[in-house]
Amino acid sequence: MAYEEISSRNTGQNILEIVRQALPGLRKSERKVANRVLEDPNRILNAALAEAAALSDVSEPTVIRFCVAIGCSGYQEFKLRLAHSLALGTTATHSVLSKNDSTAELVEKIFGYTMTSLDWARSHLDTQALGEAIALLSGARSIEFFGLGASGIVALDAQQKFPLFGVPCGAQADTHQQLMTASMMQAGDVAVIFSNTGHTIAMIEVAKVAKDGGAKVIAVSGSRSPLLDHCDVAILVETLDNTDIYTPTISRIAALVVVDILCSAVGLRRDAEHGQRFENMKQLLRNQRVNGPVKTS
Amino acid sequence: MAYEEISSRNTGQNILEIVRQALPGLRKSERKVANRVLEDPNRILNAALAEAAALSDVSEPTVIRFCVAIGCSGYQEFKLRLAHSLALGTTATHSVLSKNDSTAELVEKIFGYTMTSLDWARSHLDTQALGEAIALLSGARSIEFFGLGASGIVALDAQQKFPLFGVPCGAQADTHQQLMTASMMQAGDVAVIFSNTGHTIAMIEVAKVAKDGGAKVIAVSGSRSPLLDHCDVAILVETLDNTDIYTPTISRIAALVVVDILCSAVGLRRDAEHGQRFENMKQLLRNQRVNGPVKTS
DNA sequence: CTCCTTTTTGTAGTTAAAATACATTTTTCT
DNA sequence: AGAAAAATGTATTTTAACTACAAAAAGGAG
Repeated sequence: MAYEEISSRNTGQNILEIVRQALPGLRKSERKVANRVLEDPNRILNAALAEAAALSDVSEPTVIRFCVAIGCSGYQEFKLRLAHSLALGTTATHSVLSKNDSTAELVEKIFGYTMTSLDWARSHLDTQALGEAIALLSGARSIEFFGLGASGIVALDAQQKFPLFGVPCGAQADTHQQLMTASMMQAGDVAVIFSNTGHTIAMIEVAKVAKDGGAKVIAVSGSRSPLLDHCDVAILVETLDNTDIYTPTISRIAALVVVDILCSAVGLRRDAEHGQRFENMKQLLRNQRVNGPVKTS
Repeated sequence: MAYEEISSRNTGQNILEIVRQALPGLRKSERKVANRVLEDPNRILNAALAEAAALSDVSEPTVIRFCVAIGCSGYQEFKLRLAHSLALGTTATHSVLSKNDSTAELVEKIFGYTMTSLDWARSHLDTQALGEAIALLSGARSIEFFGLGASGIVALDAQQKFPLFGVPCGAQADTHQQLMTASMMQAGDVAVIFSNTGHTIAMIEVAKVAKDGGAKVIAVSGSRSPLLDHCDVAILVETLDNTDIYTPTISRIAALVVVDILCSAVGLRRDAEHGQRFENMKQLLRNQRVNGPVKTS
């Protein structure tokens, strides 16, 4: 049996998206099935072959032909892939926001799109580069985070987390201060530069200056770009491309997850050493609150 | 260690988690199946009943009894639920971070945990409250965002996005300025307060002051809390609870997605009016970059 | 400790679902 | 309009999932 081939299934993209794209190339009856699937995927997910055929008003073999046409080995595999895609939420197809969308639809679309993109980012992340970054950060005497605009938010987030694990670090907001800080960096320091485009001139300057001073430079970028030429380690965080207005959020969120990974990894290495210090800090925060369940802000 | 607590919360969600919990109550042979599933869920996902039985070294009916024991109607339903869970990433079981984890394992665990939590947040979001918030924000003359610590990052993010759609807004970082800003608010203004705990005293004060001045107050909080008593609309963003070190990230990310939804919804309403202005802004940003593909930062 | 009861597990058979081979209908092009 | 090609449905085969029952193992009382 071809179980080996089937297992590569996971690397595929969203099946509903595939169905939508294949739609024009399908035969008339197959298209009936496709439309049914796009219309109410959950219904199909819980239906057996016979029921799916009845719902689409075609014969059973047609449904199977449809499955084969979109690249599945059969109805069973199709259902498995459908289950995978539905877990991640509605597709990019459905994620085109419309003025007529209800609130519930917006929630579904944006969450779905976010999760699908995260799934994509996960499968495209360069583990090795990440490992190198972790090694650099773990050994750093101090860390500086740089970013502008949306990426500035990510930098701030990183700057807020890393001190918890005993790494002194900072993040500057404006470009002048960033350049000043970068020029003060030296061997043993690590600069982490966030730039989704990787084309922002100010960030490239920062990378050059920091590197000249002897510091190591890590770039977290959305695509292969000029910035990477001036960095020691490049972490590419690819997200689903989308030229739409609402896009930037997802690259930001993916970057935050990457920061989380970096931070956790570095934290794990330093855990034993700084665990107690962290507990003390947590206690201080608690005193800032009225009585109630204790959680982290 | 890290994500241990998830298990109790996650009941009914992730099938692998359910399997892990049911483990002690299972019969000896059923436990063999359970272990096989936990060990290599992807293998089982691509296996037929007969193969699953062979892999676990038990008979086919035993596998079915196992499925029934953990609450599925049969093997088919089990596989569907497994596909769903695997799509969201590795389970909470596997998400307990360990010092021995490879980088790839960390990536898998943290992405998986993030996605599972987003799935949870999505299904627990109060659509109606969200709708009310959108209505308030759409009609606002100006908006102020408030938050401290991790929630401060969320506030900044919101403050960065909303102007794109023509809503004047601000976000203050320190508590004194926050109170000052809040005290200047009046009817027609909207205050959005981010506080994961909802117990932070400074934020409750801000809510009171803003409301007294006649402004509408929207709270985005992780749980039912004192803060909500002083707000007009409460958006609860529930995430998988976890008192551990790494928790704040997920509540932050879930909150960012909610901000995205609010912003998109408000944007859609104002789109026709401000579409051109947005394009102009985008062009300005482009000039800040060296030549290369055009994207948003 | 041995025989009986209860629980657990496997064997064999049944049912149902999915895939295939083939026939019929529809379309298209000369 | 008629033949070739394509598309779709019918009938059959194959395969997988589920069920009934019997054997084996575990537990308990005499």
